[in-house]
Amino acid sequence: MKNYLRVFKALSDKSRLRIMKMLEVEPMCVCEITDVLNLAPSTVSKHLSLLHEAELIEDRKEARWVNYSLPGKSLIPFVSEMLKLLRRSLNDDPEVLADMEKAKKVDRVELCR
Amino acid sequence: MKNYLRVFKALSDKSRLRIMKMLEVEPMCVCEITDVLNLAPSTVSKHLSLLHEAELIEDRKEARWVNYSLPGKSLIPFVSEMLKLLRRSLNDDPEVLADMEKAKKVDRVELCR
DNA sequence: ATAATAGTTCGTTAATTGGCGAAATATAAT
DNA sequence: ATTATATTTCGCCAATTAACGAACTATTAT
Repeated sequence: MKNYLRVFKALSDKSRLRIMKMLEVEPMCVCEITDVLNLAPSTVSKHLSLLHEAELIEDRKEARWVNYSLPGKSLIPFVSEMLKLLRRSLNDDPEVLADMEKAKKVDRVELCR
Repeated sequence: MKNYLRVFKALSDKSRLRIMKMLEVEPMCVCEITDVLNLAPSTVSKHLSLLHEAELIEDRKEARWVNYSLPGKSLIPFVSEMLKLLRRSLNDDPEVLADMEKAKKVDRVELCR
């Protein structure tokens, strides 16, 4: 039960839903997500850790950044189903579309200097 | 986006998840659900209204009770998918199983006297 | 008509949560 | 080695939320 609640809670916040949809475009670091959402880095970091605890995203240190991404294959069936459902959802939401566009263009090297 | 958040928020509470699984057994009135969850009627009523706003349940006045039930067929694809996923989930959770057992046995006429 | 009953609404309180900035950490560049 | 940078952790504040009981509504039974 606890695990299910973790997943639902993780997904019941606007910023976190936006992150999930952004990551469909490509893996992103905290500063890129911060730029798209226009929130403080500490806030974004917290959101990411909640999504991570629910096993909805993976993180991977690369060079000087931490890349967050959707799990290749999720181990937990429920999470895996939820990820599939999410992928099919919100695809015509204007805000999500704008985020996805911005996510495509954002450049971490330029951004983080 | 707002509708999606409503659904996720509705499902990110333990009592409400328990209600959703209980209703798989059979339609139930507020006093029956109150009995199973051991909460105040006003609290249960609030939970039901949140689930209803998310279109995750239906209500129907019958005799002196209001029967709450899972929607026969949901109009909104996302909600419909979520209901299907829920039905496949939590089926070996001890608390959920106990609730379902209790839901089967509860008798509103005896209960509400 | 009156009383009883099922359910809802409202106001209050305690707990949880989202946001921030400051400080800490860890890694990479010089 | 030292500095710079990306991210996380912590403490605080404001907003949201779950819970309750009391008061209200609507319906049913007497």
